[in-house]
Amino acid sequence: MDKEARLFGTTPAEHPEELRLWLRMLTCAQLIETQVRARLRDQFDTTLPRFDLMAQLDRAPQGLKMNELSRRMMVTGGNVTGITDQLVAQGLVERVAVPDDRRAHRVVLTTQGRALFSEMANQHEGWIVEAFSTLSTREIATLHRLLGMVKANAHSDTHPSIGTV
Amino acid sequence: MDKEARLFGTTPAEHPEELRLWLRMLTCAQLIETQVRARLRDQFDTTLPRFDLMAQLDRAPQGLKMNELSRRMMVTGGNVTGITDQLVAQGLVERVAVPDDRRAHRVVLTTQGRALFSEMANQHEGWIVEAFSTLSTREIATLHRLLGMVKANAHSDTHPSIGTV
DNA sequence: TATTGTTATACTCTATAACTATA
DNA sequence: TATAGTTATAGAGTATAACAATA
Repeated sequence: MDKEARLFGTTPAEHPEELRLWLRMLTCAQLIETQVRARLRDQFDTTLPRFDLMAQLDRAPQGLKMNELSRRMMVTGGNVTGITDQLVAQGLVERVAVPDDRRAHRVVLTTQGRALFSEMANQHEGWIVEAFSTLSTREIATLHRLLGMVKANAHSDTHPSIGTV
Repeated sequence: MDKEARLFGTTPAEHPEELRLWLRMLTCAQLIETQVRARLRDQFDTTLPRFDLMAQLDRAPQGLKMNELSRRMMVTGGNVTGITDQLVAQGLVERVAVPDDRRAHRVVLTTQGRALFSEMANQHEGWIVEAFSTLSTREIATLHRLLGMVKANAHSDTHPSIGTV
């Protein structure tokens, strides 16, 4: 029996369905994320933030500035510096001076980094496909659509200016 | 544009739907969890693990032993000691000696802790209901069912002995 | 010997804020 | 003044391992 089952095991009736849904979603996300983190660590000796940063760079062949990475990864600048430092030490990314602004740097994948990311992304995709392998194509589409509504609602809470009129 | 949109913004076609679904689920869970953490901190000066521990105790009026809490919260024993210490310092829970085993203690909510948890759980329920307020009753049930299939599959990965025959 | 619980330690991840260099 | 980036620090959250008391 897991956390969700236990929390609701004795008196489910008094909880609204929304609460049961939330606990289940949280359990799903945690189970998959924990698996992904463990596999990134065991198979590639890396972490989710490092993988995430490399994924951003893989989408931007010309590289990204630190503040762009910060915005896209939704973490503050100091953390991006730290994650970038680790990847630089591993030879997977490098900082390139920006000609027009001597304060700024673009971070780009090295050849080695691009090759490794390609391999990691490939594996990662397999893990995720496996995680949803019990769902049909149609069920995946339904889940995606319903979660889209949840996401839009949560975003409107986080950013009240949107959708408030 | 958020992380999900950006990661897929330029070349969506090369990603399987499973990957898009996973990013969306992760975004949803993070948005809601971040909101819950912030509100627990701002309105009740507490954290998610402390709330979680109290929730476990609220379901077990006779209290729970440390190792039971550890198992149910899915964290290791040392952490339960720390979380419990914080709640004891706040007067919300207390350690009660177990008659038959002088090594063990049960942790129980104090009267004050039970009252406060009741208030917090009430608020928390409202936040979650709000988070899913754009979904119909039927859509909530569908989401719950589909995530149940994902959860069962992830559990079978985590615990291969189950469901392998 | 095994178990209950505590203590100590370390690591990841994150935020805030002070700071440097440049714009 | 404002911005790009770094550094320093703090705190949440977690795991591991050594340990004391008891079974």
